[in-house]
Parts: sequence; C-alpha cells; structure tokens
Amino acid sequence: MYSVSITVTHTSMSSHKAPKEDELRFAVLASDTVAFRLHNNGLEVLLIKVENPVFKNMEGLPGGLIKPTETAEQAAVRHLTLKGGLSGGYLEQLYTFSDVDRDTRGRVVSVAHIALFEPDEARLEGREAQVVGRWCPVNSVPKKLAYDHDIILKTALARLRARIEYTTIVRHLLPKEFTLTELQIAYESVLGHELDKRNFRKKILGLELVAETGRTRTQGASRPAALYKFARPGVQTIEIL
Amino acid sequence: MYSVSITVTHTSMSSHKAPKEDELRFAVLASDTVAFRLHNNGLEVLLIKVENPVFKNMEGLPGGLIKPTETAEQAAVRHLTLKGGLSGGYLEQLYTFSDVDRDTRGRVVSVAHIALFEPDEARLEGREAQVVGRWCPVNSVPKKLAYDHDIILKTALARLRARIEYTTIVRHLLPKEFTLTELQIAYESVLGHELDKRNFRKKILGLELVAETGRTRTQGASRPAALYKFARPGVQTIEIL
DNA sequence: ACAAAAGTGTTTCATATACACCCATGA
DNA sequence: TCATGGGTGTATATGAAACACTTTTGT
Repeated sequence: MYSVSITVTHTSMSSHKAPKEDELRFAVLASDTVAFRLHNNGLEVLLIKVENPVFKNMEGLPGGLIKPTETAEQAAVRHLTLKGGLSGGYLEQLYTFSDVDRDTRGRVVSVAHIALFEPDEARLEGREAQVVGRWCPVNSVPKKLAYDHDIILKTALARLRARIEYTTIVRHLLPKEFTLTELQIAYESVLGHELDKRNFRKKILGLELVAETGRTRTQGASRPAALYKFARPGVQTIEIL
Repeated sequence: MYSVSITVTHTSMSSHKAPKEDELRFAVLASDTVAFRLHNNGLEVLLIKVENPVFKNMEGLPGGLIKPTETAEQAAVRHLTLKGGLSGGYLEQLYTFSDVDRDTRGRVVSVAHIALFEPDEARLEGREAQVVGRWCPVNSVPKKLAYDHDIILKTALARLRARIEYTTIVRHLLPKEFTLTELQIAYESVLGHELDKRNFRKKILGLELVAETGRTRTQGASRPAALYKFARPGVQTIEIL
C-alpha cells in the first residue's frame, strides 16, 4: 500500500549510486502541536503526560506519527482529537525540527504546528479518546519538558506573539462574538503586557477589523457591552508599511 | 547504522496497535531550496534541470534527500554545493510541504528553505560538482515548474518580501561593504517597487542599522560613494510596535 | 445610591511622505 | 565643462502615546 517505487532520477534525489529504499526511508515523521487557549484572562498551553521512561514524570506536547496517507496538518488534527478530545481549532505550521538526536529512540523529524482554540472548543473531553492532558498557564509551564519540547514551545510563543501584532489570528482564540474588552484581554494575555483602553479601541476600530453585531451582553451589575465580530473571514495580514 | 529502535511508547507515537517499523518509516525526506541572489539590479532564483520524465523539459528547485545523519538545513547546504557549486550563503527554513501526492514517485515530504547569496558567493562554479542550474530573474521564471515547486517559490517570495520589511536579512544579499544606493536597489529589487532616496536614507540611518566604514568607492565619472556595513552581526528584527 | 465595567476626546510628540537641488569626480 | 551618480533639508500629514471622566446597568 505505501510501498512506493522510489527511483533516483529526480533533481531532488540524485546521488552517485542509487541508494536502497531502506536508506531513503530512515526517519519517522511526527507532528507535535503547541495548542493554546485563553482561560481566566491568561494564555494556556496543552501539556500531555509523556510515557517514555527516559522522560519519567515529565510532560510534553501532544503529537504523534504522521501516517502515509495524511499530511502533517491532518496528523496534527488527528492527534489533538485523540489526546485531548479537541476538535475544531485553527492550525498553522510552525517549524520542522530535524535535529538528528532530538528523539532518544532514533531519527524522528517533527513538523510542529501551532493550534488555537476558542474557549468553547478548548474543553478536554475524552469521549472515545483517552484524555491525558491538561491546560497549563504559559507562565507556569515546567522548566523542562520532554524531548526538545521546551524549544518547540518557546518557538511557538515567539511566533504567536509576533503574528498577533500584524495579523488577525487572535480571532481564533475568541468566540465568534466578543466584547472589545475581551479582545483587549486576548491581546494582553498573549503579549504579556497591558494596553491602554482608549488607544486600543481607536486602533482596532480604525483598522475596521471588527464590526458591531448590534447585540449586547450584560455582565453582572454594569453597563452592557456591545458585541463585535471580525469583519472579514480568515486570518488577514495588517499592512504595516 | 540507521537501524534505530522505535518503540511506541512516546506520546508522539501512541496508537492502538503497534505498527511495524516499515509502516513507521514510509516517507522519503527531502530538502528543496529557493536560492536568491541580486544581479543586474534584479532578484534572481536558482533553477535546476529536472530529470524526472514526468516533468520532461521542466525546471525545478535545487534539492535532494536528507540523510540519516544530517539535519534538513545541512542537507540544503550539501545540495546547494552539489548542484550549484554554491558555498556560504544564508539559510532559513521556509515551510514543510507534506501533501501526499506532491511527488509523482511516492511519499516525499520536503522541508523547504530560503537561501540568500551575496554577489560573490553566487557564482555557479561546478568544480567537482556537476552544475546543472541557472540564475533566473524572478519575473522570468517559467509558469510551470516541476512538482509543487511553483508553490514553494511563491511561498518563498512572499516570505522574503515580508521579512525584508522588518528584519535585516537583506544583508545576506549584499557584500560586506556596500553603498546606500546598492542597499536601496536591494530593497527595491525584492519589494518590486521604487523607494524615495532621501526618505530611504533617513530611515536606514535613523534606525542605525548600518555604519560608515570610512572607505569610499568611485564608480566611473561621478562622486565617490561612502561604503557602509551592517552595524550588528546576524539578522536582527526591527521593532515595529 | 453605589459598585462595576463600558464607553469616549484632546493634546503632544514622533514618524512618514512628498518633493528638488547642489556636490564631487572622471572623461 | 559636462555627464554621472552621490548626497542633503523642509514642510505637511498622519499615526502613536499619554491621560480621566461620564454612562449604563444590577443590586
């Protein structure tokens, strides 16, 4: 079924003598995902119990093998469903980690992704799946994670913080309808610092990224907040020059 | 030698029944590189003759297999040396292309990179290597390239254009010492539009990205130009917010 | 009436843009 | 002296940052 005929005529495959298939197919392909959600006004990552005895009692990122019949992205989705009962969510490729010794058990190349979940999507409900993970505030993540998952997480955080500044990815951390305060808290949670309310609103509204839904939400004993939605579908890039 | 023991206890590898090693190592890992240089005030890409008969008479990107003992980056460097006699250069990971059918001969997952060469480094000199490539102006690239290399090139160009705006990657397309006019032409070539000379210089000097070397260069019958170098080593990110 | 969160404007400062002429050199 | 590319400044407009009070609701 996945026994494919590899001949060595491709520019991407030329070599002086034709290698045997064993030499070509030497690595295991994996997919590890850094899943984020917002909770209690903070950014959280999904951590998973690791069973490899080398990393006894350590946690790591959810992930798993890529199958012959699926892309790296499809594998990421599948493993999130399997490990966390997570469905939906937004996925974006992060980086491919190919260090020769990154896995203790042999050559494993990992295509890492970032996943973002809206609050409703982010419940860990293992129905048919065994749920072995927990959401952990990014500031409380154990210093050491299994494998090179520290590095993957660090890379993911840097990327998320960079991209939230010039894209509308933040939308995938929020429900369809949200208040401007919720949007501001989302930015603050990811960036790790506070923003001025008036300037924030001026900027967001000025860019016409969001539109009023006309609906409002009342939260306890206070003035009702207008509900907004993102004006255009998908993640858009904000022109900076 | 590359017979590694893969057991299925990793969080990244759990599955209901343990697959055999053959099933785990099903894909060929490749590395394709989009190599850029500046030449005649324009941006050029390195294209290579493709030997796969499915893509008869088509060109593609330089690339090749990743070996069991090297990272994706090391493979990229090795193949650039092999195919183009190119050494040195700056390399940055672009994206991993894992579509199941992207290669006609079976499952090949490609970790693509962007490579930037300074004018001196960018000569195609096949010494021990067979040189089968040519530098092609980005605007004259054939509409159809082999495999999914159109998409890889498009992705690379978008990334390069984005990153030149908020980093100092452009340094790797220029010699160590350069005039401000050369720097401006580099930006214009990559971005594809002209810039105002006075505003450009004000901005570059204001950011203190470059420093005068004290040396000058005389070009024909005109005033000598001051030579600059980048002030700090490596690619730095320019704060935009 | 009060507590709690929503909403709103102005001033100041820095950066972006538009634009045209003089300078140093080799031929 | 002329042709060639190098180098410079100012005025205007736009966006960023700092900053505090009023509004609407539930209790």
